Amino acid sequence: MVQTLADVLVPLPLDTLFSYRVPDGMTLVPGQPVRVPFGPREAIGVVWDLREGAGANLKTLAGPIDAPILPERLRALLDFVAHWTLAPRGAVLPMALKLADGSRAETPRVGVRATGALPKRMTPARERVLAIAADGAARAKRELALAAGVSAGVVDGLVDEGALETLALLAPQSPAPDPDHAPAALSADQRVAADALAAAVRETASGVPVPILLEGVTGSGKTEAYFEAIAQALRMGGQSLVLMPEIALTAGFLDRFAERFGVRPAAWHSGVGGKRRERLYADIASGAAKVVVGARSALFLPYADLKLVVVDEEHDAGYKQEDGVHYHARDMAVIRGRLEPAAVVLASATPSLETRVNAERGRYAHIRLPERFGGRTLPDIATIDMRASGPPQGRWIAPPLAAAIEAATARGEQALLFLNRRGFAPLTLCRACGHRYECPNCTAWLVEHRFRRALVCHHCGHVERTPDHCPSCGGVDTIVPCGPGVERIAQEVATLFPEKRTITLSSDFPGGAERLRTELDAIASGACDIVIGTQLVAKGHNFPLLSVVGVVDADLGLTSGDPRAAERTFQLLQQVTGRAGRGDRPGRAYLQTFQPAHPVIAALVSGDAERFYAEETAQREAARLPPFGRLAALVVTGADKDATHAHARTLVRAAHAMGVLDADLSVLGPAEAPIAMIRGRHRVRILVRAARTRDLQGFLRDWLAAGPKPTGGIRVQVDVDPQSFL
DNA sequence: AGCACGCCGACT
DNA sequence: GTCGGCGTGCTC
Repeated sequence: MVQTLADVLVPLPLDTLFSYRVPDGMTLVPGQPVRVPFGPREAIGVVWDLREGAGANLKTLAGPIDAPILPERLRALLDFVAHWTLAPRGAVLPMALKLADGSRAETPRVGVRATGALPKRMTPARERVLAIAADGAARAKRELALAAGVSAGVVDGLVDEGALETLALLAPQSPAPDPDHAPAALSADQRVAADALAAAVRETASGVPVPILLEGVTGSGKTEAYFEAIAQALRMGGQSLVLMPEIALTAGFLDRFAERFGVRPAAWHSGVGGKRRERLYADIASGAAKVVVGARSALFLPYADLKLVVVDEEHDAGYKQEDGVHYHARDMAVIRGRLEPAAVVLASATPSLETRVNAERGRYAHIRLPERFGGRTLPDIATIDMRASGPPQGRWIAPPLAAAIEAATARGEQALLFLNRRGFAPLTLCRACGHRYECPNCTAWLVEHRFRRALVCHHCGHVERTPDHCPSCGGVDTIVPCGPGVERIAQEVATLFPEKRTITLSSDFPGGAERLRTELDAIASGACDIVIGTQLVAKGHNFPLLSVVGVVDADLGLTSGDPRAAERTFQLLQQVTGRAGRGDRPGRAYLQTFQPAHPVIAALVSGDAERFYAEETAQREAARLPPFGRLAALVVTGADKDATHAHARTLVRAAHAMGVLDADLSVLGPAEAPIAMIRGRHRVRILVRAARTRDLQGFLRDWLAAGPKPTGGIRVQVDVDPQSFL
């Protein structure tokens, strides 16, 4: 017998669709979330395909779930992401299914509204209630009673007599952003950019607009420019999505948005939970939520009519998802734009090399906003050669830098000391026997956190109390810290400038994001003289009084095995040094370095970013690294440390022998590959240049099927950077 | 991912 | 003699 069959994708790490018989009389459409019998239990899934066929030995689908249908365009995106990241489709599906906990049925709030009828007997209390309800709007029962100064019983009585009617109260719908609320006065350059972005949004009506790189330094008005693209999308009745790398740092953005559009946009991130998440999900699917600001996960929601995706700070590494399904939200945003179609705007002051190259090759349009209004005074950047003018042994702030800090603070200005390293000292050892404090889980050193009186592994999070005697030789008080962390710099600052007000900011900052924000506000208003911080202070907040920036160790990060190390360091230091001097006040930045001739350092000093990028691009091309070659990360996880490392080594050797890895292969091989402890499992991450991704996928499948599995639970994941394929 | 089935150690 | 460890395998 021929009947309707549904091929259903279940949100489990499986690649196969499961076929079910559709009961007679049940109409389903592709994208419909459904319940299906699955082994001994019931699972939820999404109809991927419907077809006619004989379903004699198939189970019968239980029925649809009352949840938004995943649009065809979104299903296409999910298929693409799965294919791209070599992840099973079922592993990608949950990213689009944020059904909160579907088990907990939503209890609709009961609202009441005037019917126009009058009660048989009028009382003063009833009059007050009806006076308020006279506008015909629906209100929550409690709210109405409260407003009228009566008990809920009066309202109930009016309902019984037909003067009020009950209805399921919809959530108080916040008004839609108004594109004409308060249009900003744009400079001529901003106007040109805004018009081009709006034109791209308009173009979605007839085709696929080219993605746009919007480049402009902080304060050049990128945000105002892309606000006009959002306004255009609003005028067309469509939705916009603004992706941000760290949603925690976006409160300022939400306010600016509200100034321009009258209301705050909807924010989607992991912190939004429960009912609010459910409602927002539904509003996104219905098209009621017009503008969504979100972290990378917001990209996979079932937008009804998405016209614009803005990826703010597109160079930010936070767009890379390194957990579960490995994807880069910036690249997937470009794909989503192509599928919707929607305009895609990649905004940054320091675009990534990949995006630069894509713009140069004409795959992206490139709009530059010239430097800030009123002439931005770029900070004057100088190096301090630590070999010649370094501080005495055991100190980290060179005399010229100390002098600059002294002078700035004496003028009532602020100084920032930047060191991208948490804790007191990166390496701790025993003076008597040389014992190194190492993490019991990883091959990483323990970092002393003097403030917390603890040794912390920055790799896996292992924490232990700082011991008072050496566990190896038993020596008492023999601990020697080696090298600086921000806490140690803070100590040195306290001795150098005892009368100055200082603060140390890192992700260890006690009190969480809330307190950090208030602290940053206080700093901006001058509550402190010297700020010591990690990369946390590199972005986000403006410090108008800051005139001197000192980079304690500009060489840090240049030597890591990451092929993007130079680019990352350049961008980070450009951001940090750029914080010196606001408006017309010139700032000064000092780079403490042992290698002043290093291309990254030289480029920062000369300010010739273009040349740096050109050289970096040429080098990457020669080395066939992204965006010119394919980089993959093999992630091997297992229960046992040594076995996992050994496994990673054989894996890379085998892949090399099979020719699925490129020539001299392993960029960061298993010998140096860091091992980390993640959720109770050891994890080795190896960067490799992949030959053909397809082959790598096939190889891994075969290898896992046939290869030895010495310890249980070893898994291999592949993370392909897709920029080079676009 | 769950949740079965399936063989080897310490307990009422 | 059982309860229970997690290794392996399946889910239309």
